[in-house]
Amino acid sequence: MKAEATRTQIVEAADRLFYRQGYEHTSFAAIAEAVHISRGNFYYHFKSKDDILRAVIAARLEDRRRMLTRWEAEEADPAARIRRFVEIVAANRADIQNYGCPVGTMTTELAKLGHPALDEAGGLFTLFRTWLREQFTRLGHREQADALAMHVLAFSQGVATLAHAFKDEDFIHREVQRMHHWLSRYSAGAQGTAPVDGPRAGT
Amino acid sequence: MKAEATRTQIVEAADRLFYRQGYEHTSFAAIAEAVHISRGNFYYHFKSKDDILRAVIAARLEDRRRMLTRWEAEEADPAARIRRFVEIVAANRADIQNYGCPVGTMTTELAKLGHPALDEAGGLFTLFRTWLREQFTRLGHREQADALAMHVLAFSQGVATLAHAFKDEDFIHREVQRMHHWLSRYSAGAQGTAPVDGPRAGT
DNA sequence: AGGATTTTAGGACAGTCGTCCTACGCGGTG
DNA sequence: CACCGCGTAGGACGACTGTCCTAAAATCCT
Repeated sequence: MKAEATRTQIVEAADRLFYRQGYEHTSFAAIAEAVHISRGNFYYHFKSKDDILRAVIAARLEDRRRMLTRWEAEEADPAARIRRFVEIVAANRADIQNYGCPVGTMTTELAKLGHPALDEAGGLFTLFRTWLREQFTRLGHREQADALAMHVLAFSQGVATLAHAFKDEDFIHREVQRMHHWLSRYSAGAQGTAPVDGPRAGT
Repeated sequence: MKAEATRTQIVEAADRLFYRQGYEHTSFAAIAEAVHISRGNFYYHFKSKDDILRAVIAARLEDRRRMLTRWEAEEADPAARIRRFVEIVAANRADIQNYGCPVGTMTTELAKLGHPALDEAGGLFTLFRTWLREQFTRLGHREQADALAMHVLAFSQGVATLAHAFKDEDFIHREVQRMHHWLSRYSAGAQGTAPVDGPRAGT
C-alpha cells in the first residue's frame, strides 16, 4: 500500500510545480526529481502526464470544497462567508504576487494549449461561482445572486493578475478594502436592509 | 529591402500565434508555416526565438501607444478617454472570450517560464497604468490617480479572465456598465464636482 | 525463511524542439 | 552577359520531451 503514499507525493509535487512553472513547462523529469523518484517509474502510478494533471485538478477541487465547507461551519452569516472569500487574495498575497492565482493561471494556460482537461479546471471557477451565488441568495439577492458572484470572482482575478504583474502588496490591501466596502451594500446584517435595485457601479 | 516586409510578416504571425496558443506552445515550425517560409531561414531575420518575442512585444507596445495617442486626439475629456479604455473589453469581446487578454495572459506565461523578457511585457501594463493615471490626474484626483488607474486595470483583467473562462458575453456588458457607473463618481464633467474623499468601494 | 506480489530504477524509443550550416535562386549593377 | 549580394530552402545537430519496457529491488504473506 506504499503506492498510495507515493501517488499523493507525486500529486502534491506536481501541484506545486504546475502552479509555479505552468503545466507545459513542467517536465516529467522535474516532478521526478522533486519526489526523488525514477522518471520511468511514473507510469506505474499514472498512465500519462494528462493523468497527473487530472489528479492535480481533482485534488485542488477536493481541497477547495473542503475549505468552503469549513467556512460554512465557522461562519453562520453569508456576508461573513463572502468576506472570507474576498480575504483570500490578502491571505495568500505572497504566493499570488509570485505566481498569480492558481485557478486563473491554470485555466488560461490549458485554454491556450487546447488541453482536454480545460473543462475540469474550469470546475474550480464554477465551484466558487456556485458557492458565492448561494451566499448572495441567502442574503436576499436572489435575482442578481449570480451576477454578484461573478463580480466578486472578477475582483479576485483582476487583483491577482495585477498584484502578480506589479508585485504590489499595498494594491492588494486597497482593493480588498474597496471590495469590503462594496459588499456592505449587499450585507443585510449590520448594514441595514439590502438595496433592491440591483448591483450598482462602485468600487 | 524585401527582408523588412518578411520580418513584419513574421512578427505579425508570431503575435497572433503567441496570443492564441501561448509563447512556449508556439513552435518555430508553426510560425514558419503561417508565413510560408522555411524553418531554417528564420535566423536570417531573428537570431533566436526570444528575439521574435521581443519584436512582438515591441510591436504591441508601439501599437497600443499609437492607440492611446489617437484617443487623446479624438477625446478632449479625460473621463471620456477612460471610458474608451473601459470599452476595450466590450469591443474586443470575441477575442477575449476565445483567448483572454493579450497583455495579461502573456505576462502571466512569461512569469511562469521565468523568461527574461517578462519586464518588457510588463511594460504594456505600465503603459496603460501611466496613461490612466494621467487621465485621472487631469480629472483632479491627483492623490489617488494611481490607485484609480490600478483599479481600472484590475477591472479589465478580472473581466477578461472570467469572460474567457466562462465564455460569457452578457457578463462582459454587465461589468462594463458597472464600471461606467463607478467612473461617473470621478468624472467632473456632467456629474458635478468630483468626490474629495478618495476611492470608495462600489462597482 | 521463501515465494509471490508490489514497487522501483534505468535505459531505449520515436518524436519534436530551437539552432545552425551550407548551398541554391533571384535581383539589380557593371 | 557575368557578377555580386540579399534572401531563401532544406537538412543536420544535439538536447529534451513523454512514453514504454524489462529486470532488479523491496515488501508482504504464509
